Amino acid sequence: MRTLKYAILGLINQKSMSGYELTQQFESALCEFWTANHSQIYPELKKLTEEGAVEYEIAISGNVLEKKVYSITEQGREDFMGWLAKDEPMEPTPKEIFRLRVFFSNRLEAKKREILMENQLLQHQRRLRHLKNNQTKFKVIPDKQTDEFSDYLVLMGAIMREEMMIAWLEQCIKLCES
Amino acid sequence: MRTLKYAILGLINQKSMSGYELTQQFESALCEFWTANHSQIYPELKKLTEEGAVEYEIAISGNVLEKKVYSITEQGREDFMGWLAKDEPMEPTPKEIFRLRVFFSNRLEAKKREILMENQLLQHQRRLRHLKNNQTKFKVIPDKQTDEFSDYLVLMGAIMREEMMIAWLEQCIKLCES
DNA sequence: ATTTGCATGTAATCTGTTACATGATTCA
DNA sequence: TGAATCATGTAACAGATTACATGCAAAT
Repeated sequence: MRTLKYAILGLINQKSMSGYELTQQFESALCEFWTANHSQIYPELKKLTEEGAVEYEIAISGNVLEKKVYSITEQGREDFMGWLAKDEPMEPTPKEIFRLRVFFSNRLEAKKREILMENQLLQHQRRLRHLKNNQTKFKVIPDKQTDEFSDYLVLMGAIMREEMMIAWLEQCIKLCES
Repeated sequence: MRTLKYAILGLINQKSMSGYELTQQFESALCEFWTANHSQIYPELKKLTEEGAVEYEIAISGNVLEKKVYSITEQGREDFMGWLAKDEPMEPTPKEIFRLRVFFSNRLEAKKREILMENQLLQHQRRLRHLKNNQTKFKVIPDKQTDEFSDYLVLMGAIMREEMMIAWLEQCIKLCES
């Protein structure tokens, strides 16, 4: 499905950048819904260059250190926009190991089962605090056409997801205790 | 991480079954949080047999058709229980193509953006109805120690996830329209 | 000087999907 | 007798992770 390709094209479409910067974007902006290591990104950039979807210029940091600054080509932009507009059927539910554990958790003694859930609850509470803190950076809701507005939408989505996980876990714990 | 291994062991631990039956279980019981095709299951069963985690007996359906009915070994059960009790750090957020699309959606014209979200909303509403219908099969909440209780917990989780997605999408659409 | 961060790549392995391949059984 | 389902496998490919590998730049 080449999702990595389109994630990269989308980022480079926002702003020309190097493989290193892309890696950082995956760790920050996209981390709530996509991941990729540099070991996946560099080969993909090579491939995209060969396909003519991106091109690069060499920039020098300091005296000799070279970096490749990639920008999207007209062809690449068309390809990306085609992907973006095409409305796909819903993806299969994403895999979640923790839900698998819960599915088998009746085989654990009650106390261990509770620990499993309480531990997960704590982690999601911490994450929610972190996300809500990020949200305070938005003083107002940005203009709809901007990258910041989309950013705001996905952050809102991440917050709602964490709130849902917390509500579910609390309900699970309550039912296991009663 | 061998998650497929433990998903299979967990199912066989509930009840001895064939590769074909396992495939069906993945499509029904586990479909809300894990997927696997038969082309992944059969080789894994072979590997688990070699590792001594499962063993099988040949059963005959009809006159000649052979099926391998797998059961878990003592070693396999210990391995599985170890995996189940070990509390792991939270997994990285699962990948979701749709959220990636939303992240880039400000590049679409307003109408197409709305179509993207409305279409997804419809699909999640349909899925929610389906899950709620499944929930009606539980007349009462099953006993905590049973497989049915865990089943109930993950179904509840799936419902809450769909409700969250619907609430998020409605909010996104509202913000895009205003 | 040493550590942290910038910067780019490859190799080996693991995990997962799609397609290929075969044949028996059951029900309409 | 034909279609749907039962039943088991392999092969090729795609996608992703972990480890290996190197070297410059900036800050302490």
